[in-house]
Amino acid sequence: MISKKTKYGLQALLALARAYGAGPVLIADLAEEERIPRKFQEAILLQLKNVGVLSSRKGKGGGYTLGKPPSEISIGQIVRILDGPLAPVECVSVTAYRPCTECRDENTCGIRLVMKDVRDAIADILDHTSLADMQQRSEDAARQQKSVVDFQI
Amino acid sequence: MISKKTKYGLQALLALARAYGAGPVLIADLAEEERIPRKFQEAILLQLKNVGVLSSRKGKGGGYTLGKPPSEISIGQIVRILDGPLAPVECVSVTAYRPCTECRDENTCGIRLVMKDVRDAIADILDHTSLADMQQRSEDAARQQKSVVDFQI
DNA sequence: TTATAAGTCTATTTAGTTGGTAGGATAAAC
DNA sequence: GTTTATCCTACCAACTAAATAGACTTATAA
Repeated sequence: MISKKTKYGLQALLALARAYGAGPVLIADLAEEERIPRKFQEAILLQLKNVGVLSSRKGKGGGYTLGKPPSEISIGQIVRILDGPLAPVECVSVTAYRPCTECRDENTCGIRLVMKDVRDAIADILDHTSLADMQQRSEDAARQQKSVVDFQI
Repeated sequence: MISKKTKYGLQALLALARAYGAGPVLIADLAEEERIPRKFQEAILLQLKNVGVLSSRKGKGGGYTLGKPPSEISIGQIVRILDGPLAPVECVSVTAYRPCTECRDENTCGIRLVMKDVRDAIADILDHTSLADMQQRSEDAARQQKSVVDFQI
């Protein structure tokens, strides 16, 4: 399970992606629009800013904007920042590998072999999906839903 | 990340799979062989017994055995018992669905659509891998490793 | 039938994480 | 220099994970 922090973060990023190119967005507006506790939101955005995913401006007319285009921000990257490694066990993590303390031989550990497949499957999806892709899928789903409703009318 | 509990549980099950058909195994032996804290191990085995994955006999000559053949115990089942749902968010869980509190329309939520893919990918692997499969992969890896070493000699 | 070898159960401890809040410091714009 | 915003540090409550302690129950063999 991903944490609320990550979920809130993705929600905020999605909102910022929609506003991309239209100037900075205030924390307060973002929090209200996405129904996220304000101060918690603040901490999340700050963390994303400190690693360069977001940029911000203080003072009047300030706020947050994406640090790069939505198509260049991958979901995998965001989840790793806010939630830690994707791998289900550390001994198969690419970004945070640590040897297994219990098992005798990592190369032949059955648990490890299976969990490596899981890690690869997760990473394959999340690292090849960008904020822009996510937006696109959401819009596609909305269009399809609408067409069904139209048909019913 | 899966919990230590789940990891320990899988280790113990793998050991019990190797001993399948050869009578019960003692908690104490299992704990020592797999380097798992004894009392913690005990609690894990008990939980697996209470859902029918394991069976046990008390008294002299007692111990734990698998409740069914290794080929009929899936890793997905075990992870769900010890670690909870596989899904990264509750709103895409098959076994523990709960609606999303923040998002306005689940059907068009981009986060949900992507996380559903992730859930399906994880479940696809873990529900189609049995203890026996895991054992097999481990043995295959061992054989391959050995042949490389032989070649070098 | 009794000693004892085993699993069963309840409770507790400790440490760490998650989710969230408070309030002042700092910077930019007007 | 005042207003408007982010930035930063610290804090707290609730929960979960990991592990341990110890008394209790039951089954078996001698």
